[in-house]
Order: sequence, then C-alpha cells, then structure tokens
Amino acid sequence: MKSVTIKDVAKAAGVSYSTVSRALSGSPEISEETRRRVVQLCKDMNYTANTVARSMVMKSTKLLGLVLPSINNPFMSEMAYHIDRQARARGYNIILCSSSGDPQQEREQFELMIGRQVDGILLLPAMADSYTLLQPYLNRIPTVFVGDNLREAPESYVSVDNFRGAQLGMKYLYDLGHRDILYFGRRRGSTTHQLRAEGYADFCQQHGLREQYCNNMFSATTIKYGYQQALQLFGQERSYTAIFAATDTNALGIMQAAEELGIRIPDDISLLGFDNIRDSGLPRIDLTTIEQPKKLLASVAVDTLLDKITNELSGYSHRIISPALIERASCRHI
Amino acid sequence: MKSVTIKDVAKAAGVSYSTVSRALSGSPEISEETRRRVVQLCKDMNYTANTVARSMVMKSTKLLGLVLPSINNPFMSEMAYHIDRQARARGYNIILCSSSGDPQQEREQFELMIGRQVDGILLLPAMADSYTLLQPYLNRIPTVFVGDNLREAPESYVSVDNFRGAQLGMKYLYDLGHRDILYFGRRRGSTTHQLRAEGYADFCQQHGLREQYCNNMFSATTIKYGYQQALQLFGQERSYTAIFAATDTNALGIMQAAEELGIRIPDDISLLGFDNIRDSGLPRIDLTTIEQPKKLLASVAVDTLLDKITNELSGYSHRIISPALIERASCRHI
DNA sequence: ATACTATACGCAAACGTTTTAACAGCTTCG
DNA sequence: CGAAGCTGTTAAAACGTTTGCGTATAGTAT
Repeated sequence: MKSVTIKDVAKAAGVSYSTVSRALSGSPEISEETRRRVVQLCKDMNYTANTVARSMVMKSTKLLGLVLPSINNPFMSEMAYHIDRQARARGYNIILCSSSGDPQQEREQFELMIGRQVDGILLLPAMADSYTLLQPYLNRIPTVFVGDNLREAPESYVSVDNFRGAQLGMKYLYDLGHRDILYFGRRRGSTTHQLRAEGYADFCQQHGLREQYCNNMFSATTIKYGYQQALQLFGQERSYTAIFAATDTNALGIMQAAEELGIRIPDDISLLGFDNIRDSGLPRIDLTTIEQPKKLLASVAVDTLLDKITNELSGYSHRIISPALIERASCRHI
Repeated sequence: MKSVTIKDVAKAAGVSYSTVSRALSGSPEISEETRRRVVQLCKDMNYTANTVARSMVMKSTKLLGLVLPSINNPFMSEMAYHIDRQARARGYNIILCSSSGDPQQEREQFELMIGRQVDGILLLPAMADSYTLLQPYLNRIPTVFVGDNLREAPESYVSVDNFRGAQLGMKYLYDLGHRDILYFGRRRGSTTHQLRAEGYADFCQQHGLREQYCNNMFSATTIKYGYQQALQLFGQERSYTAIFAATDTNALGIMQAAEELGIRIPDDISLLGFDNIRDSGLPRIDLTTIEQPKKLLASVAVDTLLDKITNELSGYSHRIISPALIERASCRHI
C-alpha cells in the first residue's frame, strides 16, 4: 500500500517537486501550461498530498480535539454533530475524545491531543473543577469551554444563560398557576447546574415561593438516576404541583417512575425539563423544556476557537446564548 | 506557543536526541541511569512527543477514520461510542467523518482520510451502492464495512444477521397470534433493508401469510418519514393487526401518527421495531424491537480492522452477528 | 599485553511536504 | 551593448521524530 508522493509526480512530469507543490497550491509564479500538465498528471497517478508531512512544515494539522463526557448521550451527540459540521465547513476535522465525565481523563486527553498537535480543543467539561486540573495545559493549546460557564475564570467559553433559563422555566410554571415547585437534580461540581439551581432559588425568593429540593447534591445527569430518585421521591407525600428537572434526561427518568406508579403527567404533576434533547420531542414523551440552542452554541464555539487560533489571541471571550422555552405537553394549568 | 522538542531536552540533558528518543521508547541499549535522568527531565520540561513527526517516520498515525451518515442519530452515536472506546483501548484515535448519507460525500471523506494517512477506515455505509463508488479506494486503505452486508462483495464487513432478525420478529408476532402483518419501510438501495424485507417475505411464504407493504420503495430511516407515511397508511382501511417497522426510527414515527389519530398501541395494533435504539427503551415508548448488539458489532469491527492493518492482510472476512428480540410493551397477543 | 565482545551513546539518513533564496534565460531600458 | 528587471524553475533547508550503523569505552578472555 505504498502511496505515490510528490516526488513520483515530479519525476513523471520532468520537473522539480517544488514545482508540483506550487502547481497544486495555486501559486502565481508558475506558467499556466506546466500547472495544467502537472495537475492532470496528479489526477492520473491518483496522487493525494500527505497531510501529515504538510502539517510538519505548516505547523498546523487542521485538526480540532473534541473532548466530551460521552458521545452516547443525546445532548452531546447533537452538539458533536453541529460542531463537526461547522468545523468541516472551515476546513478542520474533529478527533473524538471521550472523558467519561472524569477530569482525570480529560487531562489525559489534553496530553494526547497536544502530542497530536491539534490546532485547538473544544471542551464540553465534565465538572466545574475541570478547569483547575486543566489549567497547566491552557496556555499550551487554544481551548474553548463549551456548554459550561467558568464564572470568573480567564478562559474562553460559550454557554447558554443557565440562570435565565431557569428563571424562564419558573416564570412559565408560575404563570400556569403553580406555587409549589420542586427542583429536581441539584448538583455540586458543575457550574451549569449551580446556575440553574440559583435561577430557581432566585425566582422563589422574588415571588415568595418555598424552595424544595431533592436532597442529594451529587446527582447524575442520566435517565437512570432520574428514575431511581423519582421512585423514592414519589414514595413520600407530595408537597408540590410541578417538578422542574435540571436536565431532560432526569425528566425522562421521572416520567418513567411516574408511569409505573400511575401518576399522570401533566394531570397529576407538571414536569419541566432543561436542554431539549431530541428524545423530548418524541411522540408520547412531549416534554416541555428549556432549549439550549445547540446549533448556535456549536457554531459560536467553533468560530471562537478558530478565531483564537488564527489570530493567536491570548485574551479570552465569554459568549452567553439566550435560552428559549419549548412548550409541549408535560405542563398544564393548575 | 512554541512547544519543547526532543532537541531541547537533549541539549538540557547533555545527550544526543537519539538517546532521548531511546530513553522514552524503552529501548534496551541505554543505561538505566541516563534513562531515569532523561525521563525526569522530560517531565520537568513538559515535553510531549510530537506525534505528527513520529507518524512520518513510523508510517502510521494511529488514527482511524469513522465515516457515517450522521452522528446525530441514536444508532450511529451509540455505535460511535463503542467504536471509540474499543479503538482507544488499542491505542488508536478516531476522526469523525460525516457523509450525510451521501455516497458522493463518502467518497470525499475517503479522499480526505487517505490524505491524512489514517491507518484504516470504519465505514457505516449509507447505501448499497456505496461499495461501487468507493471501490477504487479500497485497495489504497484498509476498510471495514460495518452494519451493512455487502453480500458477495470481496470486502470485509461486520453486520447483524438482518435476515434472521426479521424472521425472529415475524415468529414472535406469529406466535402472538398475528396473521396479517404489514412490513413498513421497505427500502431500495440498502442491503441491510433488503435483507430484512426478504426475511419478512420468506417467513410469509413459509407460513402462508399475505405479504403487505407500504408501496414506497425509497423510504428514509427517520422519525419524520415514519410519521408522514403512517398518517397516510392509517387513512386507508386496515388489513393488518401488526406492523413490523424496518427501523426503530420509523416505528417512533408510526407511534406518533397513531397517537394523534387515537389508534392505541398495542391495543389496536401491535408494533415491532428493529435496531433497539436508546429511545425505544424510554418509559412511554417501550417499543418491542430486534436488537443489534452494538457493542459487540463495534468491537468486532475495530478488531477486524486492526487485524487487517497490523497483519497487512489482503483478504477479507465476513462477520455476522446474531440479533435478539427485546420484548417490551408495543406488541400484544391477539 | 592483546584481541575480542558488550555496552552505551552519537551521527546522520529518512519520512513527504512547503518555502526561501538562488539562478538561468528573457526582455526592457538607458 | 551592458545593467536591470521579470519569469519560471530548481536546489536546499526545515519541520521533529526513529533507527541503522559506527564508535569509544570498559570489561573479559586468551
């Protein structure tokens, strides 16, 4: 499987290999005739330039590392989809790097990707403390945090306005007449989730509502966790008419638990999610939720990163995207 | 962002850079003492070997191209997840390549990946004729087709036994008492779907059942298509008690249409899917379906490819995986 | 003491590009 | 007619590794 190199083409064309290189790169200092001849020959010989060799001299691989907890997660895979599209439109390819939601693995992936000389890294961080562990690498490789706010850290990030998103949801439930709303899935270790919880708490204080939570502070953002926790929750007396779930995945789990216990949604309890993952729009699910504009998020993230790369910016930028409420069938007037 | 090279380390250690290289690669022809000294220095200086340069001389990038229709698709993203895990466990990274289900784009991705010198390609093909368009590349780069049977093509593939899967589903419905079963989503241009339809047809013939289809031969494997087509289907008189959908996505669409028209599943119609995507296990969906063992599929695919790469095998292998029936709540006894 | 072997290390080539500088062959101008 | 300026091309360096080969030093056998 020996591939044909620029030298082979040069020899066949009877020119030096610098001429071949110039013919292909569209350099002006070459006669139109030789160019045509060389280009034709490249086609005939099935010549494909070796990107690796080019990367060496150009000091750019046109590769971006995408490190995320798991591609097998509706939110992540949708983000990956849009990121890949945007990156490709701008001439970059994506290397997939799973972190399993473990900061330690994130670190390993950074190490690997730096070795691979990727031009930059898009990080969908696992935890709030991702930042501290990753800090030593951040001046070695352009990085953009996406989907999570770093609060006051001097690094670029792109994120939805989680605080406002939570308030948006609360206002919706409030306007529907709900006064007893439980927040499900409060979570330590993630700025995103802290902000959502703060949005909830703030709204409660503004409107004199009682704050109600599931006690666990170390919840997981999975269907399974939502299911198990909800089963327990529903075992106790209900002091709320609506549940605001921290993520759609949690909401899906709650839905399952409710189904099994004969609790009807939205008739008995209203349920509101956050993220608008694909599944939430499914026929019988029909979950009302707060949308994260994933396509926009992705495209801003890629643009921010490429900007950082091409202009060698050393500063940082914070981009906050507006959330939106997607009204479906899981909430109703009280 | 100038990174430290092997030369910098060598200079600092007062040795030649071949010595540094050997110290890191664990070569035996070096004293234990210098090794320790050099390795320590590498750490202190934050030295990370340049994989690109290494790739040049080693003629191996430890990269695999994963070309698939869209990562934003439950089946695909789950496959990608398992493939990535398996590849990483064996020291390879994955480059994401979306083809949008378009053979032309598959071709482009092959071209790109060959330029990037990936060690091999895992292809989740879009169409049956992917093969013909890609053929010129297949002797330039080790490739494994996954998820789709190529029938008699002399190329390696890994796939579930779609024919048997369809028969498995039919037997299940048959045993439930169904005698009028409609096959939904027959599809030209994909061997996978042809085989499923053949499994259905064969079973019908064996058991004297009438074959019933939706007429369209160019269906799409999306929820939306399932929904639209089902709406039309349900407008006509029903001559069946069960629907066997070619994919879970189609089944989800059918479910939605049924929901809207007040047709109850499984009370009025039984519904059987194929693929067992994540969504099918969701609480209110609970779709009975034929499972494609994705993890196994992925791991066999990666192993097959790496085998081909490391042993420079020029032959091909066909691996067929057994499907299984996942019984949930969308089918019932008649 | 000599010859040989083993050990630890350095030198330099090679991988396939891009690009800078040099240069040969023209034309143009003073 | 000589200097200068274009134009199209070549030669060579550079990118950061790995590795085959050569070699100095030390150790061992004769």
